[in-house]
Amino acid sequence: MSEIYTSIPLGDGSTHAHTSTWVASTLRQEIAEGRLLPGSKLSEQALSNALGVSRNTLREGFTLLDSDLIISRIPNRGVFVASPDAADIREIYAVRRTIEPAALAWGPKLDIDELSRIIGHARAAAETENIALMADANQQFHETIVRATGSAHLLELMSRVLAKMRLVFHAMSDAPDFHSHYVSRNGALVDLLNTGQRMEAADTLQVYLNTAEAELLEHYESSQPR
Amino acid sequence: MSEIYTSIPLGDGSTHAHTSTWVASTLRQEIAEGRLLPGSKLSEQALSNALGVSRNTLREGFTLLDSDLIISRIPNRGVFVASPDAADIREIYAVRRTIEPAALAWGPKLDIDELSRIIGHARAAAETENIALMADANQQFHETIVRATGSAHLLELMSRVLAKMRLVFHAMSDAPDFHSHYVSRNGALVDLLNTGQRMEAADTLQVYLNTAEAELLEHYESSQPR
DNA sequence: AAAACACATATTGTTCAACAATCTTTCCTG
DNA sequence: CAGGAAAGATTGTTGAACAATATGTGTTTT
Repeated sequence: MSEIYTSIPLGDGSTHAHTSTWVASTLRQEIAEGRLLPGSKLSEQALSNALGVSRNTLREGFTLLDSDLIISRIPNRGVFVASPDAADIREIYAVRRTIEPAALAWGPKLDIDELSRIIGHARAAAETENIALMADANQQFHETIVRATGSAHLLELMSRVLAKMRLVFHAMSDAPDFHSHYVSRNGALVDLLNTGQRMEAADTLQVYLNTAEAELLEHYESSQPR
Repeated sequence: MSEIYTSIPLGDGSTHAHTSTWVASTLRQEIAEGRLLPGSKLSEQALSNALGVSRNTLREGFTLLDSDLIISRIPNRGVFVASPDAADIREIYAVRRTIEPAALAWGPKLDIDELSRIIGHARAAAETENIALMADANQQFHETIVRATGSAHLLELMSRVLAKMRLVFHAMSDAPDFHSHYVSRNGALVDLLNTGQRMEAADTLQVYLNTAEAELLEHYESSQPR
């Protein structure tokens, strides 16, 4: 069990600009790429040893990550990699259902060409059945949508939410291939946008998000019987 | 200059559940109520003394506040109460223009009665020309709108944004009375909602937000000549 | 054998003191 | 008066220590 930590590459001897920031981004990456699975406990002593930083600095890193939604901190119990439940899935989609259609409908900086480009990559990934690439493209697609709002804070919230989405998929490793559905749906959105039907695109995206939420919830409930 | 800190009430001797959390919320309150003005430097030594906590714990509190947008942390320079500039105002309104109209148009938990109630309080405050109460009512009004999305994260982002809005007003203490305008505008919104015209309310709110942003920016530019 | 309790152990929460790294101020020199 | 070096102050980070809380173990009790 403690072997988990040995896989974490230590930082080189050089001094990092902000150690706590470096700690946070390192852990973020470990979690995003599935090397630290949902539910894992992040022991302070073990981690501070593995990363070569003091417990105090590690705790600052934890505090930074806490707002990232990907860890859950339980007082006097410790820090764990978040393992999203049904409520989290609903929360994620409540956020997305608000921000993304609004960005499509009213965002002042909508970049349809960039969206088309991403669709192209997604289609290529779909042909070779490369799920990881499709997931990346999907994430980029939705980040680009949010970028239309012109708000850095909304973009940040969106990447946090999408990071948590990845945890959902890591926790449901037996999930069917949702991503290939997304490719064609995203393509239909771009078609609507290309003909200037932004409001219709917003409505359609809402339908898509509702569908995706229902699909995920169904799979979660069935794979997580109580 | 150091007298600023003496005004901060110390915590009682009792142990706080999470000291860093307590530190953060204490500072948040001090800033929100204008006892710590934009631009003030928050010295680690002075503050840790005044609050009766160690520098380490204070730093954890800083890290918590950092995601609240109301402080700015400059590496090796220190922590300052944020003093919003034109870009911040634009960012605030980019967020609000996205979230709030979406909440009005599509939010599944829109509570029109609660909005009417808040309008009542705002009108009462307007009659007695109590600006603080009007500001409070305005904040509640817009938080209630966002609550319609059903998302705790969006609500949290909104309160952060509104907290930063308060800093804008603190920084422009010579600002004219914007709030009384808001009261009647919010009233018009509720009228639209009461007749079931949610989309029209969303559009109207967007116009209002654009107007308010322009007013604030104009006042900022003129009062902050370079 | 199962449940309940007490004790020992491990982990987290917080403080303190120290030092390195960086910024700020002062003062000296040209 | 400008430029720059030295002194001073502040932040960034560490390690050790201790209190508070949670976990685990073993014994007793029924």
